[in-house]
Amino acid sequence: MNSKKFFSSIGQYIQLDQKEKDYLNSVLIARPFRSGEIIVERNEPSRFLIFANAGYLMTYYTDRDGVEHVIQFAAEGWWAGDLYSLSESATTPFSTKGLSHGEALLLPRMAQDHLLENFPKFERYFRVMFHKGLMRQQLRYVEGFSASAEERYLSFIKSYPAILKDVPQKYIASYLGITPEFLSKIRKKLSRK
Amino acid sequence: MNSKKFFSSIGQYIQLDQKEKDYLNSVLIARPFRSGEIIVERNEPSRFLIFANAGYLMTYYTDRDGVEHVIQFAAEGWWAGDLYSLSESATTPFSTKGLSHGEALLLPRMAQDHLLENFPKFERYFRVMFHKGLMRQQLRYVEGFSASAEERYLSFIKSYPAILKDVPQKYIASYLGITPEFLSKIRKKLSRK
DNA sequence: CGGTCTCTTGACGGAGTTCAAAGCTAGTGG
DNA sequence: CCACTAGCTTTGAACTCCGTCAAGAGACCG
Repeated sequence: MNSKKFFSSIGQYIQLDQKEKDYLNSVLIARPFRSGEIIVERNEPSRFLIFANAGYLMTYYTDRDGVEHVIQFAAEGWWAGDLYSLSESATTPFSTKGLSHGEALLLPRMAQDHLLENFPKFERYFRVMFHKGLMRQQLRYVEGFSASAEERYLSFIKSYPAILKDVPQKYIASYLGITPEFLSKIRKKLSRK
Repeated sequence: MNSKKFFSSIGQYIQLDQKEKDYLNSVLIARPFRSGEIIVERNEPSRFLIFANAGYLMTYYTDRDGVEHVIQFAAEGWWAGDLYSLSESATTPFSTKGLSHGEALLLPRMAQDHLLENFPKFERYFRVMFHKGLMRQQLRYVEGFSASAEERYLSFIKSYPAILKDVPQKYIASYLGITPEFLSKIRKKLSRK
């Protein structure tokens, strides 16, 4: 297992020493996946934080009508959006699946607890990550009501050009909160310009 | 200044000793407010975390068209939703204002830094708060696209009955992502049942 | 009481959905 | 390496939820 990307991602926020890296290497689980493969299914025990070590992942919510709503994409070097393994909740309401061939690194719940108890810098790491994530999510929420679908799509293109190329449009539509049909119409309109 | 509610709110997640309480008492700033009074304005330096010690607060975003979108209400014993003072960002995009007579407690940015440096349990405290907040915000986001305005209103009534009674409807509409007019029509329809 | 802000009501318009069908692409097996 | 198929994307027509605008009714505060 190559955890280089994992360490460098965490290293952006805290300095890891060798002991911590050794510990992480001893608990991380490599989980290869293929496109469409479900890694964690909703209502299952929430046992892992999921890191995209190679390829693309998405975390999504399935509503009463069976429609999938994308919470977050995860490209190489990002955490997936399902955070329930760090809560008291026994199960997660979200599913996480592969959008390409790739490899996830799974950080088991027990290892999360161990990290937070024994390496206090991980409290800081997750505090900063969740803080950033929450601020981002607040703005995304407001954008969902104050900007039109077309504006949100343009904003998405700017922010995530890589994902745009590698992810089916229907999931981008889902991320933006619109139907695939309407995204197609937006794209047609934009291409005429 | 009576910081009893403040300590008991934090005490739900971490145990405070006297030294920490003394420090907090020495840095917290009492800030009385009246209904409609702005406590922090958008684009101002983000200098405080804001705790509602008495009364109601709301944190909101003002879009290009001047429309206010409520990010979060804060009743007695809650933090307001503006978290920018904990980031590198110099200013905040959100405003926070009073919805009643009341008193806010302001925790200055320097004190936040001091707490995190010298009392590591505050790393844990904020980690847990942001984690919960982020999970809540993720679900709220999905609900915004998968549920109708009427369903969201019913869900709001269940979750926040106290706020419902004390806050003008136009702000509840804003929180739900709809216009005051449409909320009024929803309420009329529901009352006929 | 008078004025201002909030809530209600109704007519109309538009952004986005739904449904159905056809074209396109990519992964799979022979 | 080609052919098949399943899923993805596009297109169009009808529809719906919610917004906009405007006007009136109520509520609160000095």
